[in-house]
Amino acid sequence: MTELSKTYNPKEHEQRLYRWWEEQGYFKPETAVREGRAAPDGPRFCITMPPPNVTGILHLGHAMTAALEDLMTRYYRMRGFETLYLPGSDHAGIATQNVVERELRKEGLSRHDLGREAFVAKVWEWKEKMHARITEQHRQLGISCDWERERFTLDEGLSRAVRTAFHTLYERGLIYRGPYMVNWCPRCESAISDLEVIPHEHDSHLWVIRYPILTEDWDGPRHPWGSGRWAEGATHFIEMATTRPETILGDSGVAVHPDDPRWQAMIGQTAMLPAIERRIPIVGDEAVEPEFGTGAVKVTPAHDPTDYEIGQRHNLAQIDVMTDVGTMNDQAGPYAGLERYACREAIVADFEKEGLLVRIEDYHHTVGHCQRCDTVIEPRISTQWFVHTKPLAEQAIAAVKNGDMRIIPERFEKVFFHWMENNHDWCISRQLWWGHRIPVWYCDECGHQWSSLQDPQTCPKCGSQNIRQDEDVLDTWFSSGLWPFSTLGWPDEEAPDLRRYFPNDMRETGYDILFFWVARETMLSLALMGRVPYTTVYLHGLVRNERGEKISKSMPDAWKYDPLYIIEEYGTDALRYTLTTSSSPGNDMNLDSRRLEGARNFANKLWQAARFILMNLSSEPLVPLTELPRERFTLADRWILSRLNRLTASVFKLMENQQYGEAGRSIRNFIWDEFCDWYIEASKVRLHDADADQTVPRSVLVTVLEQSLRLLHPFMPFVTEAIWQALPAEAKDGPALILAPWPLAQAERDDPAAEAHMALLMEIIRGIRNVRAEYNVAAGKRIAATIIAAAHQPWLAEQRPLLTFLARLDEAQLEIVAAHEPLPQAATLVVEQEIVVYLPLAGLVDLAAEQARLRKALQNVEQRIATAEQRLAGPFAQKAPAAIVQRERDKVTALRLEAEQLREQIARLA
RNA sequence: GGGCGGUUAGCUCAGUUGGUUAGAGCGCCUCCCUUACACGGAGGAGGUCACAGGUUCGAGUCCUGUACCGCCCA
Repeated sequence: MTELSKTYNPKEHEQRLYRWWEEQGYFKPETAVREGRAAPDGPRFCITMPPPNVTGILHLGHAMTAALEDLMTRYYRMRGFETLYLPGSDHAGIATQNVVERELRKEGLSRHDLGREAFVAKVWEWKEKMHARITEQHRQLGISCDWERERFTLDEGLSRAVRTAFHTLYERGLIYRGPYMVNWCPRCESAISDLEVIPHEHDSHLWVIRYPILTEDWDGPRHPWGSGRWAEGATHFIEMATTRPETILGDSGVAVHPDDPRWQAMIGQTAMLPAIERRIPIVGDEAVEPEFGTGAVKVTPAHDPTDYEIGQRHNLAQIDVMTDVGTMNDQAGPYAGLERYACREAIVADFEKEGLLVRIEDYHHTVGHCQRCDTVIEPRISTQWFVHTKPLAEQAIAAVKNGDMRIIPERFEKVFFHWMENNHDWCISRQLWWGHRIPVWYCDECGHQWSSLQDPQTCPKCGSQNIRQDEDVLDTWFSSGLWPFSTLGWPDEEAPDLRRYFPNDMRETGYDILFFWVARETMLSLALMGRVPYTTVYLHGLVRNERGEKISKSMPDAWKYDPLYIIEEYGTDALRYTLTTSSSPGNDMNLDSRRLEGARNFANKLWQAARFILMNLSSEPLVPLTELPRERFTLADRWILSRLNRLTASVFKLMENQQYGEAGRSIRNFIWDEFCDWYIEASKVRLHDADADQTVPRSVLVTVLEQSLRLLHPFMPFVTEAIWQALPAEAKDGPALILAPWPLAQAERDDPAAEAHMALLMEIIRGIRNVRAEYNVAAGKRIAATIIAAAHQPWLAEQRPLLTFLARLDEAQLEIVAAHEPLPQAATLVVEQEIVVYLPLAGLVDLAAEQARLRKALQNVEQRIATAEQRLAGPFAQKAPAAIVQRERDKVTALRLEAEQLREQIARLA
């Protein structure tokens, strides 16, 4: 037993305890087994941390994930499960590469200046720096993960997993390579996935242009482009609108709706593409919307997804007119070399000059931007690697439908299904330098292409040494999608961790990455492991500021929402308690500093309660409750133990149903509103009386405190462990709270009689306090009271000391009787049923005010009787369940007694 | 265009099989530094649960529609 400081100072304990836990090996599943806290072949719980990107430091979303995951981890560890919380981080290919490129740009350098090898070395440096900070932050957050099992997506083991996964899917025909429409970022010089394209609204223009039609009179331009006479002689034109004039250069057709009377006749004719002088057909295609623009559209199969489809149907040429960096290539004729927007301006000007620009309209539309660098995405045909997702998506849907994998909250299942059903093939190749190189080789001798687990020296087909590996790397999500099993040792099917902990039990993450990640993990796990990656997906919402705004680094007060700042200011427990109890799954949370303050205050309140209890222990060892005879327990003792038992039962149920918020709040309410406000206060009657029984209240206090600490530990790990360590050894089981057994309720410990009596007693005390306040009785002043308790007299009389203490009554002038004549000149209180309290406040009682007060009370009671009677008179009595009806009848009976008493008292005063 | 969520006390939020007089924190009012705690204690005020219908003995909770705010997908 040690003495606790005057207030709880998180800084004195957090890092000290964290180091100690870690040094003792408490975060490792093996330790619990070795210590006999978990059965060697008993239940297991495994959660793999969604690996944060090494792009930067953690934000509140990560803190939320950490708080919830650690809450679950600690809960299951205490439940006696062999528990593994596996940490790690993600190389985050494009994101990290971008961040490092941005750093380089500050020095006026590009990655090309460094070259691939040197650049990648730079990114590793960055990774090391960020990784260290992220790890430090996770330690500050207090998560009990097994650091010895930490993984990084570019680790040797995980790289082997990536290569194996690729190879397996390649061999099974689920991965293919080919030229298809992709989203191209000219800044990143890479393809990106559909999910990495962020639509932004733009005010732009619709350029209405026209192309001349070849006729018998006009078979092509007779003057050069730019002369102003290019279209001279042409008599027929087709008019159309475009939002991207620079793509004109890649046009290989013009399309109209086949049923559109305006254009129908032109189908089959040939247009002359300006500038390029390419002869392009006019085709009829259902995909054209007659309402858009003029009803005719130019078709650029190599630069637009819809045009790509049209082109396929009509066999139109695919002409890519741009380079990887978004400048115009050789196909762009006179515009070759221009940047794409410079080209747009130039070509519009030339169209005007040639009389081919009809008009320019204002136009508001949505344009895709790169998620990482915000550059406008160029849809483009490019040869890339793809995963054929349809068969995997079908399995994923089935797994959720048949209950193998549950999503919380349930409504996200629908979102999941919708995405899976409409999912396109996944482009997994990236033209980046930071990532897993695609394990495919090409033979320059015989043209053979193959995937291999080991780096080959020669072509397996022709034996040539003239082979080269694919230059591209894989999408990050391809490696993090293997996380639930790659981290456990896969592809080694016999890896002990894989056998023990796969599938994982839980994936906790924000709903915003359901598609990015959960969807891909599910597909890859079903494909490679033949099983779901985890059995439950728990999705939390976004953390916003108190005004509901999304927190971004650019906000002036962004520092206020840095987890480390919050920890510094309020303590880790306050942050974690707030994050885990102020919102429900799937819903966004507006983090309010007032809540953090409240949570910090709660930690201190608990500390103070513990301080009081420890101060009041004697040097004698505590006597276990089971060794104390029942008759030595007072009403208050029995009540708090019963309440604790009910709390324990309810928290267990809530935790098992992932209702963590409700569980955390109910523990707090118990500790503060019942244990501190009532039981601890009540215990003072005996603790302050040297002649009283102090053994029992001491044992009860410590028991209730100790069990409350265990219940609260997953929510507030530090303050609970700090207090627990200060408790006398005989009050606890084991070396540390983190390993202590989770408390379980026992129905026979419920004491409904004690709860009912205590409720009445509390009602009487509150009533007396209320009257005292109304009459402005000085707080310390002891007053007389006569309590007419009718049938309650016997047990209530035993509570004299408690009543005297808590209601500040004068012991010498307190009467607790079964019946009594009404007292004149007394403030009167009708408590419940038939209990009446007289407070003869000499010289203070205002009879008129008393009467008014009682009348108001009577009115309230009568109203309630009327409501209940009306209910009982109607179909309610027949149709509602018997228990509910009975409860209503009992209520009326009690209320009638109360009303009767009130009427008597009013009559007396009249 | 399709889908989803939110709307509960001044503010931030709970309220999971529909069933006592709808809760918490903070704020507000009154009193109190009573040797665990002023990061506190005691008492109190404050809500037609967005709106309109419906189902039901009974609706904050289920159904339909409307409004506003927000998100996702196309």
